[in-house]
Amino acid sequence: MKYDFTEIEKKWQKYWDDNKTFKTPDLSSGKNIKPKYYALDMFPYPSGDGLHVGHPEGYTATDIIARYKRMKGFSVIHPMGWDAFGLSTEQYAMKMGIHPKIRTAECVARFKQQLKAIGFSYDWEREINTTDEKYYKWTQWIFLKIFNSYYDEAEGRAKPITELKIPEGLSEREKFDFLNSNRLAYLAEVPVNWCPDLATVLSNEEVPEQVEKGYKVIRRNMKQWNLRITKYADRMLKDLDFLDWPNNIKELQRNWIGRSEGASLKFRIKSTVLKEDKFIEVFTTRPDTIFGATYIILAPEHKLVNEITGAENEERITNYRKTAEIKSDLERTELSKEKTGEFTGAFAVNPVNGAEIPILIADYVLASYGTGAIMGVPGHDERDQEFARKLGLEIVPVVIPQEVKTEEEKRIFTENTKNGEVCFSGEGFAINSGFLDGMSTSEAIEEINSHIEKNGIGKKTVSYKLRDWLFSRQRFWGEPFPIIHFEDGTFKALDESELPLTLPDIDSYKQSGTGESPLATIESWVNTVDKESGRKARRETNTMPQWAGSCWYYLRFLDPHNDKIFCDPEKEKLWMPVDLYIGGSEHSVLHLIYARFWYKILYDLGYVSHTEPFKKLFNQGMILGEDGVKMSKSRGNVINPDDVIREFGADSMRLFEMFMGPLEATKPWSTKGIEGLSRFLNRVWRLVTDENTGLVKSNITNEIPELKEKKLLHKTVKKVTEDIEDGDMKFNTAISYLMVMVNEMYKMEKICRSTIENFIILLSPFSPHICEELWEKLGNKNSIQFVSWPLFEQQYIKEDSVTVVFQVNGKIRAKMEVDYDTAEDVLEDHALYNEKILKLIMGKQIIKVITIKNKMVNIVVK
RNA sequence: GCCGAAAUGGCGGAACUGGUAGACGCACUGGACUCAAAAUCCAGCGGGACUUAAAUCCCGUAAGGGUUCGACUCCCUUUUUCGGCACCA
Repeated sequence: MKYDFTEIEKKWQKYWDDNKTFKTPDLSSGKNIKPKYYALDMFPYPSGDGLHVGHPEGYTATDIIARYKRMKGFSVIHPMGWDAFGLSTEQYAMKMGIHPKIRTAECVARFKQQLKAIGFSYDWEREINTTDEKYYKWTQWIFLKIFNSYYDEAEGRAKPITELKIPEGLSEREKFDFLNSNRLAYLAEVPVNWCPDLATVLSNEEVPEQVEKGYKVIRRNMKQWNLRITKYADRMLKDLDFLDWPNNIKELQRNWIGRSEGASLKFRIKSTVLKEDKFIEVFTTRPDTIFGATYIILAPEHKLVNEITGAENEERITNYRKTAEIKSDLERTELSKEKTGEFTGAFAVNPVNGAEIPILIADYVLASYGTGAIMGVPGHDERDQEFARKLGLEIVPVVIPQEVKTEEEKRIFTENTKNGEVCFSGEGFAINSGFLDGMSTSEAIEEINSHIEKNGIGKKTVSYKLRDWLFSRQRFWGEPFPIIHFEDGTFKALDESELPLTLPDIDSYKQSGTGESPLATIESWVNTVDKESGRKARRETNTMPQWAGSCWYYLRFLDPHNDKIFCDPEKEKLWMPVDLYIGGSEHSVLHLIYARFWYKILYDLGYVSHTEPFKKLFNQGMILGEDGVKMSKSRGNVINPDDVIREFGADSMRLFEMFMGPLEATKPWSTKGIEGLSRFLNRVWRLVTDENTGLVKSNITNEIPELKEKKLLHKTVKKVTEDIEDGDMKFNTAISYLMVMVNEMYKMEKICRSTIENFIILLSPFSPHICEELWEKLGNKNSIQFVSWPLFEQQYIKEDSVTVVFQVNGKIRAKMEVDYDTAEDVLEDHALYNEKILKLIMGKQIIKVITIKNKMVNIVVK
C-alpha cells in the first residue's frame, strides 16, 4: 500500500474530532496538578480570499509546541477564533447588497475548513467570533468599564469613576463636564486622520498602512471617542523589560511610545492686543540652552495664536493657518523641507534673562506633541537653525563642544554658529548662559531645572510621542458604542443590563455621505428613548475600530460560553498569561499595544490577575513567492494551501514550512523543496510498512536495541527535544536530525520496534497524521498525542571516539581518530609524533602547545 | 537622517561558549534497476593548483583592518539588503 496521505489525513482529522482529542483539560477542579500551557495564534481576519501559505506557517509552529507540551505532560489550551469585524467584509457586503453577517459566515466557514485540513490541534469547542453578539456584548461591557473609570495619578492606576472626588459647588452641567474630562474613554473634538476614500477616520497607528495602499489621509477636526492610553505610557514602557519578546519588537514599541525627558518652560507674552498677562508653555529636552532661545514658535493650531495676533498681522496669520490646515501630515512633512512661518506681532520674555523675543507660527511645530509650542534655539537645533536662517533670526551660541579648547577655536566656533555654518546639537559646556556658564550639559540641565522650579517658571516633565487612541470609526460593521446622546448635547452610557446593543438587521445600507457612519441613516435604530428618564435620545452612530475585539479575545478563549461575565476570574488566574503567542510582526505596534493597554485597565479594575497578557511573543517571517518577491494576486505568484495539500498532503506542507528555515526569517516558497519533504515522508512510510502487503515490515523486530541503535535514537531525542524546547523556533534543524536518523535506519538490516516507535513520536508534532497512522499500524490503540515524549539518557549521548585535529600555528595539518575523553597529554604525544606534523615542526622551536580535549592540538612554532 | 535585523556553495539553510566551515534538503553529475521512462536505491558535489589516480597544497563565510595559538563567531571601519520611524523640540 502506497502512502495515501489524502485518506490518512481525512481519517485522523475525523478521529480527532470524534474523540475530542484536543479538548482543553479542566483546571478549575483543583484536581489537575499538571502545569498549564497556553499556546496562542493571532486569530485571523477571515477574508474572502481564504488562507494563503503564510497563515499556516505560524500556526504550524504553535501547533508543534502545543502537541509537544501535551506529550510532556502539560495541560494545554490551544484555541482558534475569528477577528471578523472589518472594512473589507463591509465593502464587499455593500457592493453585493448582502448583510456583512452573511458574508462573514461564508468566510469563516471557508477558513475553518481550510484550517481543519491542515490538522491543527485546536480545541474547536472554544471557537469565538468577535462579530457574534454574545462576544461583542462583552467588548461593549469592557468599553463601559473603561468609560466608567478614571486614572488616579497618585496611585498610578485606573479606578471606577464613582471613586473620583467631585469638587464642591459645581452645577449639574459642570459635574457632567468634570466627570467626562476624567473618564478613560472620552469624546473630544480633536484633529483626526480623515481618509476620504474609506470615508472614515484612522488612528495614528493605522495611517501608514492606508497611505501605502494609495489612500489619501488628511487632517480634520472631528468629535471622536478617544481612549486615554497615554496614561499607561510609562507602565507599558517599563513592563516591556520583563517580557520574553523579540528585541526589535520591544524596540519598536519603545520608539512608538517615544518617551523623552525634558522640561516645560513658561514665557510671558508681551502683546499690544492682550489685556491680561498670559504665558506660553514650551517643551524642551534641552532646558540648558534657554539662554540661546531667540524666538518662540507656536503650532498653527495653537489656542493662543488668535489671541496674540494683532490686526496688522491677522491676514498673513490667517492665510498661513489655512494653508497648514488643508495639508495632510504627509504633505506637511514632505513640503516643509523648506521651512515656513509667520510673525504674530507679539513678543515673549525669556524668563532667565528678560530678553524680548518674537513669537512666530510655523507648521514644523506639531500641535499634538509636547505643548504645541517650542523655544527656538537655532544655535543648537538643526531644525531651528534652518528656520532661523530662512527668516533671518538671530543665532546665539550657548553650548561649546569639548573638543573646542583654544581661544582661537572658540572664536571660530562662535563665529560659525552665529552665521549659521555650524550647528552643534550634542553635549558640551555652557557659554553665554549667565549662571550656567562653564557647566557641562548634564550639570546645566540639573541646575536650570532646579532654578525654574524654584522660581515657578517651569518644571521637569516627560513627554511621549504616543497619543491617545482614537477609538471611533464611521463604519457599520463594528461594535456599536453603548452610548446615547440627548438633545442638550449631554450623553450617557447604557446600563450593563441593556447589553448587547446589537447592529440592526437591514437589507441594504449606504454610506451616509455626511462623514457619519451608515448607522446614522437607519432611523429606527438611531432614535431611542432613555430607559431611566424617558427622554428622547439618539444613539452614538460611530462604531469601534477593528482592534477592539482582539484586545481581549485571549481571555474569552478561557471561558467562551460564560454569559455572566466576560471571563471567570478563577479561570483567568489559572490560565493566564499566554505562554506562547505567535503572529506576524505587522501587529507589533497596533494590536500588541492596544491589547496590553486593555489588559492593564482590566488589571487595575481587578478583573484580571497579571500585569501583562503575553509572556513570550514570536513573529513568524513572511513566505515569499517562488520568484522571491511578496506573494500577490497581481504578480500571480500566490500559492494556495488547498492545492499544496491536494498534491502533497498537509503533513508534507507542515513539515516543509518548518524546514524552510528559522521561523522568523523571510523565505521564498519552493515547489521542489516541498517535493523533498514529501519524499522524506514516503521514506518514513516505507521504513515501517511493506508497500506490497500494507503490513509492518518484517525487519522490525521486538529485540532489545544494540548500543549503536540506542545511541542513534538518544542523540536524535536530545537534538529534537532541545530544538523544540529552546524557544528559538528553529525547527529546520530538528527536522534535519530526524532525516539523519531515517538515513541511518535505512542502512540497518533490522530495526527494533522501540526505536521506530520513538522515532514516530518525535516526528508526530510536525507531521501528526502519518504518525498516527503508523502508530496504529504498529499495534497501538490510543492516539499518539497521549504518549509521553521520550527522554534521553546521557550515557547514550557521548561518542565512543572522536576525530581530533592537529594544527601547526593554527592551520589544520592532520587528523586522528581517538577514544572519547583521551587525556590531553596523550593527545599531545599523538600530535608531536604524527608524521606530517613532525615534518612541519622539524628544526623549529616549539613555543607552546594548546590542547583541547576531544577537539584539537595546536602546536605553535617559530 | 535615526533605530533595529541581516549578508555563509548554483539555491534554502547548518555550525555548541572563539576550536574540523558548508549538517540536512533542493538542484546538478555518475552508476544500479528497467525494453524505456517515472519512482526508488547507491555514490559524488565550495573554488583553484598539481596528478593517470591516490595523495598533497593554496584560496574561501559581503569588503578592509584589528585582537588571538586559533575568528563565520569578538572589536573597529565600509558596502549592500530587509524591516520600522521620520520635523517628536
